[in-house]
Amino acid sequence: MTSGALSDRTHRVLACLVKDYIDSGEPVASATLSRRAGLAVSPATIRNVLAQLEDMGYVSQPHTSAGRVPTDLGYRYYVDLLLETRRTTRDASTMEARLRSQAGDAPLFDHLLSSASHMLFEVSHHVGFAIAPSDMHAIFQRIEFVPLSSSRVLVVMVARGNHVSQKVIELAEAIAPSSLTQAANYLNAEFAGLSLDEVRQAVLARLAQERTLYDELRAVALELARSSLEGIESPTSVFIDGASSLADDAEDTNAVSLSTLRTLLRMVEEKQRLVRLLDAYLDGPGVAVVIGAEHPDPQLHACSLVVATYGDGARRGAVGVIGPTRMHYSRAISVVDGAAGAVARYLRDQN
Amino acid sequence: MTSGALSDRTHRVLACLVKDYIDSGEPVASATLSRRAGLAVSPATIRNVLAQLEDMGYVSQPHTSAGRVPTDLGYRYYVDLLLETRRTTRDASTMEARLRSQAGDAPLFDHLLSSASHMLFEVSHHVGFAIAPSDMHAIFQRIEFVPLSSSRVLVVMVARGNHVSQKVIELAEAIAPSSLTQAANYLNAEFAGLSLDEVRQAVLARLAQERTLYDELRAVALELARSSLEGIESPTSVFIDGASSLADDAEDTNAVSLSTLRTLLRMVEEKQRLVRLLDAYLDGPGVAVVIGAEHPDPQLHACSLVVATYGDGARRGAVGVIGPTRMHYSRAISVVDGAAGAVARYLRDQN
DNA sequence: CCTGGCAGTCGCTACTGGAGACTGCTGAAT
DNA sequence: ATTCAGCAGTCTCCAGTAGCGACTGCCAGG
Repeated sequence: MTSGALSDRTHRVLACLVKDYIDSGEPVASATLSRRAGLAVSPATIRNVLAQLEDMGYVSQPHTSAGRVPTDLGYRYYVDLLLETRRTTRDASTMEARLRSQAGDAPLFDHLLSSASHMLFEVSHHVGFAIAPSDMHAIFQRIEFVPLSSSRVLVVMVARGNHVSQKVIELAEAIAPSSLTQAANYLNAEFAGLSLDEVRQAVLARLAQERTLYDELRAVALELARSSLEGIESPTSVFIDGASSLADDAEDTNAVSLSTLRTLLRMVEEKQRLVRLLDAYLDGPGVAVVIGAEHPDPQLHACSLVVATYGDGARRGAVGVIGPTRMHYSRAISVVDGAAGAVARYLRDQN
Repeated sequence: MTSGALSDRTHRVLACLVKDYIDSGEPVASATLSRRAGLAVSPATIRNVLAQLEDMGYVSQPHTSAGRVPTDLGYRYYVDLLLETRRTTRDASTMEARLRSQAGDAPLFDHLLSSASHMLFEVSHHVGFAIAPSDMHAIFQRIEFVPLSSSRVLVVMVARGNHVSQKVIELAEAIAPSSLTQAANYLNAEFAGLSLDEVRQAVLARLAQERTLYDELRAVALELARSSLEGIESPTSVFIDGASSLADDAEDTNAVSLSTLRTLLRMVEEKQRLVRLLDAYLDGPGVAVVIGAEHPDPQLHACSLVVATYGDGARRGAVGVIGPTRMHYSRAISVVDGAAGAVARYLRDQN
């Protein structure tokens, strides 16, 4: 009846059990723990401890004559422990080197994130993902209009951090290429340094304010800017890699059932679902772990999520890993932490 | 002992068997065929026919007391039949309307292909893909240089058909923004209308020819163009959607084993593998179907591929569908055909 | 409080038998 | 020469059984 914290022995038994189960995938027996936990006690004593842990909800038995398996609560205890000790030993440097060697020195931001998701997959052997910050808060750097035909213009917008987005807009009336260039020049001079959201607001304000603009050029420019920034908030770029690892998980030890596999594959397709899922967790800095039944969505009860944010203030994105609850958490946490650090540093360096 | 063509009765038995098996997923019994094939003969007679078909390699038995299942050769017979009759009844129009409603009126080319792969998935319930033509043969329309910093430039290249590609290049020495604009103007005037490959060759030729260029501006422009076009041939854009359908296939009737599922998922990740796979089949026009063991790669022996090319001459891409050999071929063929037609028409309209 | 011993429980595997699903074959009918 | 009804044969699938092995829970003694 320990209240709150676990006794030292209980603690060590639980930690060893979780670690062992993550490695082996099989229920851990009292005899095994008595050998490996580093406690000089007999299996029978361990059994008493295990009975307590089971009462407290940290472990459970698949069936009467089997060893113990961690519950989600057990994983939670273990992960909190990891997160505690991890604070001192983060090494973003290896991740950073790895990422740099894969993505090159000055990649487009999208390319960086794509490489990050790939790296997360390769190192963790689980599904890796990287989510860009919402475009709304990107810092406007430059806009460029490329005429495609007399009535169509390709808009290329560059935000800080090599973040490029493009869009085709349809014109109400033809605009000469030279006017497009002038419009771009005007917008670049006027709005550089603001966030896209601020730019949009400013554009709308000016359009409303001076309804009949005396200056033809400015009217064209502002109208172009308005179209270009339309619908900028909706789709957040998401990069996911490593869906094939799910097949491995399903094959090996049925760590993942076919139905959760399907759920996850569907999420890989509808990437915006992942964004919505993450919105709930994107508050604090550092690594967050969501384990099994802690997910609101019951279809994800067999999965764990390790995620970290990067960036600051309103302009923040996330990177992370998704896998079965029986996941190699320590590795996942360190790689996610490292990747978030590397992306954050990239953004700082670009400014 | 029919040599070559099958007798009418044999033919109908085989066609009915394949159709039935595709629908039900279970071995088809002689009694079932006697009821459904529209032939007024008893099961015993059907059994004789089936024995012949088995000798000829069109069908096989999973075990002695089971019904018959089509072999790859059986599917081939059925598909050739479909392709034969299909020539008259293609309707690209529905596909086209569907695609247009999803991708919008004037999408970027990449966006169009992405929508196409999604549509192929939705309609066929198998993995859909769309492959862009190699960039090398794209028709150069416009180039634009956007300064990112003093030593870095974002290159935006527009080819015909709303095909946009972008890249960051590193400069040996700083170039003033005004020079960049001038360089772009020069290149646009000089090379518009050539294929990217031709542009590259022309640029290289001029650089070699006039080693010490008297005209500073042209030297800068050509050097920029050279860097921009470097490595243009390697990665072909590939869009894939519908990996989650594989999970369904694996779940339902084990139409797909976990190992082929993994192979396919891996192909979804390393999209270039798909490009290499298709290179072999991208010769003729029209729809091609590759069934099971017809694949050179033994890991794909459980899968079928339905693919059609679009575009003409050197500038051609492909769209298609991948699924288990037990695939609803008639639907797959018509949707792939329709999608290819829709993309081709889009390209024509843009020119 | 710890521990060795022991009975009890349960999963896993192999085996068995019976029901069900089809086929292949044979001999009679057309 | 075909076609067909009937029948024996084959194989899968399922349920039931038994033995083995792996652990646990409990108890009684240190």
